[in-house]
Amino acid sequence: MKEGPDIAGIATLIGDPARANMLTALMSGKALTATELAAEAGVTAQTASGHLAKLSQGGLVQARKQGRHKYFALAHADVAATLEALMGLAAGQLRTRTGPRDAALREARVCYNHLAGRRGVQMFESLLAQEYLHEDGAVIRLTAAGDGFIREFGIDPDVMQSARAPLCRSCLDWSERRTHLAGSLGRAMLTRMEGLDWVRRDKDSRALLFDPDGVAAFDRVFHI
Amino acid sequence: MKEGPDIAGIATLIGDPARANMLTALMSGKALTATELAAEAGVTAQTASGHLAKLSQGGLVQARKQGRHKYFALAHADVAATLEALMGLAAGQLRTRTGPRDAALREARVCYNHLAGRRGVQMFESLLAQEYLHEDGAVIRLTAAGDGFIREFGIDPDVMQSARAPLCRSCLDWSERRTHLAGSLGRAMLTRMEGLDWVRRDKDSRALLFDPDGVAAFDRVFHI
DNA sequence: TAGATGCTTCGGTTATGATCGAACTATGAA
DNA sequence: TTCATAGTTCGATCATAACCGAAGCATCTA
Repeated sequence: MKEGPDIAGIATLIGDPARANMLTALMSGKALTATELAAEAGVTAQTASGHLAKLSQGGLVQARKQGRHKYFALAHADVAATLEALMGLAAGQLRTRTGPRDAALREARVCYNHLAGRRGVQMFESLLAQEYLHEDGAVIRLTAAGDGFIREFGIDPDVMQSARAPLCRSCLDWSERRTHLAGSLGRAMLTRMEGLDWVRRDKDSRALLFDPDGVAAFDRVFHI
Repeated sequence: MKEGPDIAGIATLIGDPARANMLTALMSGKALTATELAAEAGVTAQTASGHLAKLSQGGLVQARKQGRHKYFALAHADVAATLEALMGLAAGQLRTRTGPRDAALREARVCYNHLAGRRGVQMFESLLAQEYLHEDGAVIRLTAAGDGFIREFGIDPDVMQSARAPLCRSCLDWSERRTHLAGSLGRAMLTRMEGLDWVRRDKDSRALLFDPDGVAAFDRVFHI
């Protein structure tokens, strides 16, 4: 009867609204302090402290002390991917009270520091179509042409290779139900696009706001 | 603050131990009756009824009445994939009281009617290496050579094409942290291997038990 | 028809855990 | 040093929901 891992444990961990809000906030990829997360969840600092201890204990988030602040981030990219999967199930349900902000999130949003939503899927599929990326089993790798491409785009691939996180990873998009690019390359791509002023982050949500010129440039580079 | 879909809702749904046990039982892909699920969860029929109503309401399972029985199955392959992702997170935690049965599950198990575990990953990667399958973006398709292969293996591809479920799908394996084959082809492959007596299902768990001859044949066909 | 089985609804009990006020420690600023 | 801010621990309150007994409805068998 008791087969496999304790699935109910983590699901319970994610299932509390306050904790779910915290995790969702951390999906931006940014590390946040305990008080910031308390505000995000709409609870007092005491309550948040308890929640964060549980999330930490459960291996979903990782804490880092810095002076009198304590920063929290998602423990691993797998956590972000699982949260996206849960969002996919939730979005499948008619519980879609589609707000105006929701549309923006579907268009482009940040998912653990990389580009997600319609634009994220577009980029990923364009990179594959142009054979800058190649899927080899579950492994995605950069082709020789792709290496040249990202250099020209303004990213140094050698810097990233040294990082511990895998270069390329795929991540299932909850709104598109398709795959987008994650991993350190996904992160670098988004960072570079921010540097180019193609896109900027919304202050209050995970939405990414494209500049009109940015959209044009994006469509040119990542044509389908 | 309230961004995206209601993630806490489904997580709470999965988070109850009784419901989690039910869902895990349904990961076998078989439809089970309410009383069977009650036994699986270790609760009375009344309690199970309430749980199943909630799971149904939440879109995680689908009910089908047949005479005085009511059969339940996972609503969609996405649900199975999400559950596997959660298992991956749970397995990552040290909560690994690795029992003897656990080892069998890691070796080979059934995941929503298709082959998962070490053997599942082996099969998937072998099919890709032999170029019977091709990954094109997020889409996996059968190559011409693959079409010939599965015919020879004893599966009629035309029968499956008509099915509503996608032919090939990938599914992240919680124990291997890699991808294995799902979709109607994955299902057909497992069914065929059962027909060939290579493998049979354990009565009490999701484990798949390979016949010694079956292993040899499997390794021959799905070499790496 | 009567009896058995599968499933559901209702009501009451109980346990779990989320919440906050109050008091505490630790770090940084003045 | 003194004060303010960040975070934690403790204790008490309170709401939610899981659970089962009892009773009901529906379906199949004899």
